[in-house]
Amino acid sequence: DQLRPLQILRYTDGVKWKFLEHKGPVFAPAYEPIPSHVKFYYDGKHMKLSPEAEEVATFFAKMLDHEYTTKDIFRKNFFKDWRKEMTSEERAKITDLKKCDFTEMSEYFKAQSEARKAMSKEEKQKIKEENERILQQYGFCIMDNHKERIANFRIEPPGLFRGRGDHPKMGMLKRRIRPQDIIINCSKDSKVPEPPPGTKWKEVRHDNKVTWLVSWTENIQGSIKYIMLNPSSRIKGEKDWQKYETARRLKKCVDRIRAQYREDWKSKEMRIRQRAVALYFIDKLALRAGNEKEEGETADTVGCCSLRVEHIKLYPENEGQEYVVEFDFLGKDSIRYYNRVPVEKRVFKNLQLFMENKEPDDDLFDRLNTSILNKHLQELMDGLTAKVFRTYNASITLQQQLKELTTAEENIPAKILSYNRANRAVAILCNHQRAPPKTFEKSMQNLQSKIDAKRDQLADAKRELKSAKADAKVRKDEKSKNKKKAVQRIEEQLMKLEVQATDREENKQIALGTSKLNYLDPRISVAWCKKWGIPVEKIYNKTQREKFAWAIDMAEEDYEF
DNA sequence: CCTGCAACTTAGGAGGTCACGC
DNA sequence: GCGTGACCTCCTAAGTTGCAGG
Repeated sequence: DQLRPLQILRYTDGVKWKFLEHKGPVFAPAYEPIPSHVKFYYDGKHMKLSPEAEEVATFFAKMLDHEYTTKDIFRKNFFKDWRKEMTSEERAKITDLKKCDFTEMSEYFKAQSEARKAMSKEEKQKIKEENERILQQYGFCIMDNHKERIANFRIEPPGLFRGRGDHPKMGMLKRRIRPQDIIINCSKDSKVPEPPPGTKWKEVRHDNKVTWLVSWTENIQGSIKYIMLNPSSRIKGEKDWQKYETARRLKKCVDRIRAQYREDWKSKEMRIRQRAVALYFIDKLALRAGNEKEEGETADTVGCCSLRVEHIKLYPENEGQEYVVEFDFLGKDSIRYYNRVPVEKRVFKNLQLFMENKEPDDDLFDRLNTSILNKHLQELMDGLTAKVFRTYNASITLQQQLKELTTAEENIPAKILSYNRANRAVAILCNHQRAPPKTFEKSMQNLQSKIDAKRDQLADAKRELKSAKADAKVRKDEKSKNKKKAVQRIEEQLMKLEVQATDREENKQIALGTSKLNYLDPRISVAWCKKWGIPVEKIYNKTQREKFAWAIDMAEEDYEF
């Protein structure tokens, strides 16, 4: 039974569906020109812009409060693209971004957003109903006898591109997507979606070897964007299940693979040593594969195979430990990875060797790339790739941590703290970080004062209990019984608050969601809930329960990853 | 082998929503 | 009822992987 996901892929020859029908995408609303009293000034003088130039100007105006509109690259890219949208007269006149005054536009949009917030209940309700109507009309499709939810049926609206980190293309104009940019994918025997009146699709195709419904090419990187199904859909769920089954197969042979790469550290071939050390990092530190990236097209980030000499430092001895490697680099989304880890002597010596006679910006693994590595992994196990190690190590860590941290005596809040701590161990392993919430310090203080107040309350209650007991002398009366109950109740409340404070403090810069959604076999969590009588709702919200419906159905309390 | 493309998964942030305590 | 903050949803960028074609 557990082999089913594999069989689906193997025996159906890449066919993803037999029938697919949908209504096509929802386009971004057309540009609404701003009222004429909202003015744009160039060099102090009012200037009426053409609608095309005005629209792009509003994109900038909406971002005026963001720090990145002060960045040179952002301004340069924006200005270049904006000028392309201007009439030749505008282009002749507007030659310096510094002389552009967008403040009235910016104020106008702020006022609009305030007005939206201040809308009456009825108006808000109306908008909600309209959204619901659109969702019902466009948010679902029929795939093989099932009505399935579509993930992103709205086309991305135009605006200014803001990549993550130090992105060379920040500020560029992301253009509006029109029906003639859209490729529709559906089955031949379905009702083909209608393009908006007076327009045509770029293409309608019937490719049942892919899962997407709609695609278009985006103008910043020239990559293709897709509309696909929601994670709750059959097609995504089966794929997810299969991912965890592959990770479980790795569990069965990971010892052999580890023994192999340790052996390969001694190889006389440089490429094999490099491959073996890289694999060790991927396994031990859950690093990503690290594809090469085109310079100047994206932010300068790396993964394992693309590490450069400048990203690691070697310490023969550090704080009482031998053979310490310090990693410091920007990974996916320009999130910093910083870690100091003791490694085996052989790894350390190999790293010294790889770094010999190299410049800081040279590749650490110059004989290796992700394609070589994945080909090797494929030979070690069917379906094995670099990212399977992340899934495997994340899931096995959760399982181990849950076993270690959960104790039978704990109450439910304490058990959930244990769960969160196990989840946190995984998030730390995978380096899933978040910016500390803007209100973190304040909300922490508020919680602390609640705790203080609760402590005072407890002290009072204890005092009252004592005097009640003294009053009652010999026989235990009703009053002291009640006081005792009050003390217990307050103690419980205090404990709950303290647990909450600990949990929040430990979670300051850690994001749990990513691992929960993408790396942790949900059956581990479901089994844990069953074993300890925790309602699964305490662990997964509604969306998550929909995504993991397959696991909730499947896993019993004795499930082992 | 290398390059580029296509398809799909993984990612953090913004902003909306809703529950909870006062 | 009201304000606050935690949680959730949406958004879309940024990865990984496999494959085709030279």
